[in-house]
Amino acid sequence: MSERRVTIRDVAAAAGVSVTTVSHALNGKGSVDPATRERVIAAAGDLGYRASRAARALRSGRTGVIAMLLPAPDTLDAEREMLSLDYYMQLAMAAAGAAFERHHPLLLTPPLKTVAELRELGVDGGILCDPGRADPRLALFEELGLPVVTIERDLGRPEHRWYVRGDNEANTHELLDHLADAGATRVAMLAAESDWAWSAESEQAYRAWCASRGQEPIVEVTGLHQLEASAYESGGRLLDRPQRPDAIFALAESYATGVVRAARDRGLEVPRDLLVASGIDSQQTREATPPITTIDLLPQDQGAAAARLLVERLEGAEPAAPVVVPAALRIRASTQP
Amino acid sequence: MSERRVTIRDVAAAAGVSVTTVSHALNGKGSVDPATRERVIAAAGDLGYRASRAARALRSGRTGVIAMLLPAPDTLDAEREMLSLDYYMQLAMAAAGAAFERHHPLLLTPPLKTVAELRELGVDGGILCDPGRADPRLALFEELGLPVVTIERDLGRPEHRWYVRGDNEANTHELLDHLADAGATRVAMLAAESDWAWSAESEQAYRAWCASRGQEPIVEVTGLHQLEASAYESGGRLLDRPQRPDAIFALAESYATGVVRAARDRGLEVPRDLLVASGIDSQQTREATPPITTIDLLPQDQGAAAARLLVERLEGAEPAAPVVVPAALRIRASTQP
DNA sequence: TCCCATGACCAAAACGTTTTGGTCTATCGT
DNA sequence: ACGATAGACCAAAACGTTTTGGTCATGGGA
Repeated sequence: MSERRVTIRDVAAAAGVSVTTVSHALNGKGSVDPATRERVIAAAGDLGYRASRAARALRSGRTGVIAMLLPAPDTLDAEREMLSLDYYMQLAMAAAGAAFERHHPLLLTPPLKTVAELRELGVDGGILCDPGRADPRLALFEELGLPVVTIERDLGRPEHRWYVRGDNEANTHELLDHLADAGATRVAMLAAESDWAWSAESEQAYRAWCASRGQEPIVEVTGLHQLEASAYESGGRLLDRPQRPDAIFALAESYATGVVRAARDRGLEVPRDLLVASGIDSQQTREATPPITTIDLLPQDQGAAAARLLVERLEGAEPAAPVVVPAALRIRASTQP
Repeated sequence: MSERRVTIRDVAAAAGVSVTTVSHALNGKGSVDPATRERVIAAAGDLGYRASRAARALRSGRTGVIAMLLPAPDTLDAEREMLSLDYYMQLAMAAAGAAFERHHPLLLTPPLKTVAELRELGVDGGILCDPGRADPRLALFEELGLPVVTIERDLGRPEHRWYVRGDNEANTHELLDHLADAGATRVAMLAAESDWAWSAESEQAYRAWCASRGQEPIVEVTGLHQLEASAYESGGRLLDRPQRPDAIFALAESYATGVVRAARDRGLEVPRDLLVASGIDSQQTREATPPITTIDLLPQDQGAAAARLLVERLEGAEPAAPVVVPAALRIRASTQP
């Protein structure tokens, strides 16, 4: 009836050693005879022993728990419009899976403002997605001496090298080359008004690509709220130029659909009269009419990589960082005339 | 330098009582003089005391942590296609926020298979989203005696009354009435092939509505993978009927866009020749061309309600359940001829 | 031979709570 | 006036680890 918990004492008894030795053997801490260690590990396995997270946390101060911080808009209303929820969901689930495999649960963390809030969470470290320039949340962690891995860099923190990122330059180049191959001669960009590395680097890569081709960059910066509507407008401005672009690289997913609508309203057909591609993949771009070519950043890979990186740090290893996660170009009808 | 933690002992000293009394006063457990309780609470406040989660967990066996279980598809590939990621993201974030406010962190939990995995998580309870019929994950929690709140009921568990749900019958009726008001006389439904309560109840409500109007129900069941493509096909079948429907209630978000495409391919214009509405709201329906009328289930409210319900149970209250969360009908161009 | 590392091991303390099992005083019913 | 009951309080045990500060051989260098 009474399913008593298997404690370290039970393991010690089974292996015929002290609890100290069990602890050392299992955590690779002190010095224990290899044979003894084997015996302890076997005994622990037989009994199905798992150290109590609470006891461990109490004594050592480490909980093993990881905080996941998604981009925190100021208002919830803004969130609705702004986030590529699709992308972050994939990211979060993948990170949770990878962390859990390594016995580190992942906390979904609401926007944090103060050190007290962070302290109360009782986490050992955090994954911070798309930090703004000199993101205050990063500072919060540092204040408590907790390790952080960011997904994409913090542009205001060049010294912080613990991050996972997409190869935004290469991805952008590849996409733009694809557009050129498909016949585009005047490629414009719908960039985002943000201080995220992803956004800044993508825009910069676009400009570099233009320069390398002796082409003049055509950039419209688009707002972060009311994504589709903003893109409809700024995309429309691009299309109304005397020298109309024949391809548009719309950074966000909703930008792309906004541009397609603007084109359609002007009697332009995608991809016949205009090629459209997006810098991020989602159900929206996959299922749009026509389906839209995108850079799939593989959020599953990014999330898993970030979790791995953080866990390795937590466990005392010195993993190589930063990590660059390759993306996949998803070529769809919107760029195939 | 040494920022020593404020412990219960410090509070006891400050209030001039024993640690037992502090514990009792703060947790409302034993019997303490109201004046003393005040004094203790004041002292704790002054010192900024927060009970150590680890210590509490160790002694009492309760961690205060909540597990969040999203619908677990068998393969990750299926997930990509199937989930309304948007909706679940909102749900999860809202639940995390509401739980955190009440000092209960929320764990994002990967698909669980065994009791051992669940035990290792060390949670006090769980929120289970969209359980399938007799969902095995619900059983996992029960096996450990942990409370669960589901979002939408488990159709195979009528006795389990701890759930939060949308008023699917009323929502569906309201939406269908709106279609009728907009001039529809033959409303068809694109239902989903699933054993979720949301899906089953919505379909049933549709049939009931038809019956109450003496109208024959027209239902096409659509697959859960390749949502948009499946809906394009089954929606097309509806449109190719000799007696073509003049409105389609497409349950899932991607069903609606699929139907719109099928209509467009047949030279039908939405909303002129066909009204289209969806049972779930998302960025996709908001930004579609034309924007699609939907039932916004208000996942923020559902998530927060579920978290509240579970937390109240965890804290020993006997909250009223089940909870019905009202939805909002989002009327958009797709149903305004 | 003696001394000093070093390796293998262990008993006990410590982490910060909650819970158990009390003591003591005041009040109530008879 | 007496025992019983309830209220207010407390000391100590308990939760299951990790860490501290050892002991005791064993072997190598002087």
